[in-house]
Amino acid sequence: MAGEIVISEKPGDTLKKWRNIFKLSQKNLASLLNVKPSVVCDFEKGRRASPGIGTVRKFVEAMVEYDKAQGGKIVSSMFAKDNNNAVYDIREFNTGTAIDKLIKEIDGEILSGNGDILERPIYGYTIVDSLKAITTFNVFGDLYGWSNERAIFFSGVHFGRSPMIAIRAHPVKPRVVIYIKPKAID
Amino acid sequence: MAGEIVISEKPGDTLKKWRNIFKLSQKNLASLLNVKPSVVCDFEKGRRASPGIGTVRKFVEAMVEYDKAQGGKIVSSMFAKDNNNAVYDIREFNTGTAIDKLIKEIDGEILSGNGDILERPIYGYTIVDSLKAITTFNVFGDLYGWSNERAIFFSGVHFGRSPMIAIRAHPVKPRVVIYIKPKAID
DNA sequence: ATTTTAATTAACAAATTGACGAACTCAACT
DNA sequence: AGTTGAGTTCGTCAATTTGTTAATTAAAAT
Repeated sequence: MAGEIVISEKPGDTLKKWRNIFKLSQKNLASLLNVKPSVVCDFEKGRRASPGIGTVRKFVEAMVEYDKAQGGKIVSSMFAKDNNNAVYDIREFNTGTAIDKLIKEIDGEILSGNGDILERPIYGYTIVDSLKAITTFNVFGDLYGWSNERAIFFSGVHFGRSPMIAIRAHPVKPRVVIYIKPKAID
Repeated sequence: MAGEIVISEKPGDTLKKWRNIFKLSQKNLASLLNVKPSVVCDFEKGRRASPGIGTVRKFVEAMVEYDKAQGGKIVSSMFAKDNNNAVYDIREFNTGTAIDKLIKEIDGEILSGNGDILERPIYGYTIVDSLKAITTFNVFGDLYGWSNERAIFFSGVHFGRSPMIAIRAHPVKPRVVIYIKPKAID
């Protein structure tokens, strides 16, 4: 979302697109941001060629917060097209936790990766029902949270290869992949 | 990358992190951006707390361009690439061809999709060795050509589900997926 | 012990943003 | 015909960014 706005050729259009996705009027969004509606319009219409990232952040956060207050319908629909969500849990940390520390904490076993890699800090995790994630349409739509420096837990791994295929195919990689009680891994 | 910088609590730190990933000095990056090194430092140190998205875009693009000029090592490592390519052939059309027409032309059988969807024009195709694509690290890195309005052919489909998992997981979708003589599809 | 090289800090001019308010369009409802 | 609601345009202005030069620190290399 934030990245899309930054990279977009017409950030204003992208901003507007998201406002519409969240079903907010300019007036409405403006009040969430504590600014006048004309400000929102100016940004959407591209009067400012290069808004600051602070502004973008405010916009994004306001919309997400608003949605959360409404029960998080929009955001969670981004996590799964199906109502029955493949994402069990998704959470951010405010401080980094080393990977090896995390694995120890959950009584995990390291399947691959060595040295420094295991000391890298991660900043969040996502728990996924593999089968649902793969058979359902959305899969990774927005499986990632704010930070990509995170762990993805796969539960219900019956055919061990598929989750990794999904991850390989996806351009954005998590820092760690954790299988919950798999039968076998290849 | 862009999104991460925007959302990050300390955009400067994130900027620096990426500069390091691309193995660039401040001086070096500054010259790519046609600015003095102190500018780069100011951003990294947070003296400019909220850079414009234009600036962020410039930074990101400069780093990616630089990497490309060096052979694209960093970026492709993000796509988890391998040298041995699974792509047999990749081609662009200069005029659109309707999907159903294409399928007729190659004596294909429609497995899913109906109505208008089959009349949509596509502008290119990609032929992939499924097994290689999935077992190799490259997967989708540069599987897509210029246009996404294209067909992807999968040859060597032994376990029919995997290519679709890869496609589902990938944010950019082709218009058509074609299996070459599959044993079974689920 | 000196010299490079990389990074940081400060002071400053010009350009741009971020916000306001008022005037304006354009449908959609009474 | 008049009113409301949503969105647009624009003049204005303080605050910030963007970029420059120059001085300074820190570490690496000769």
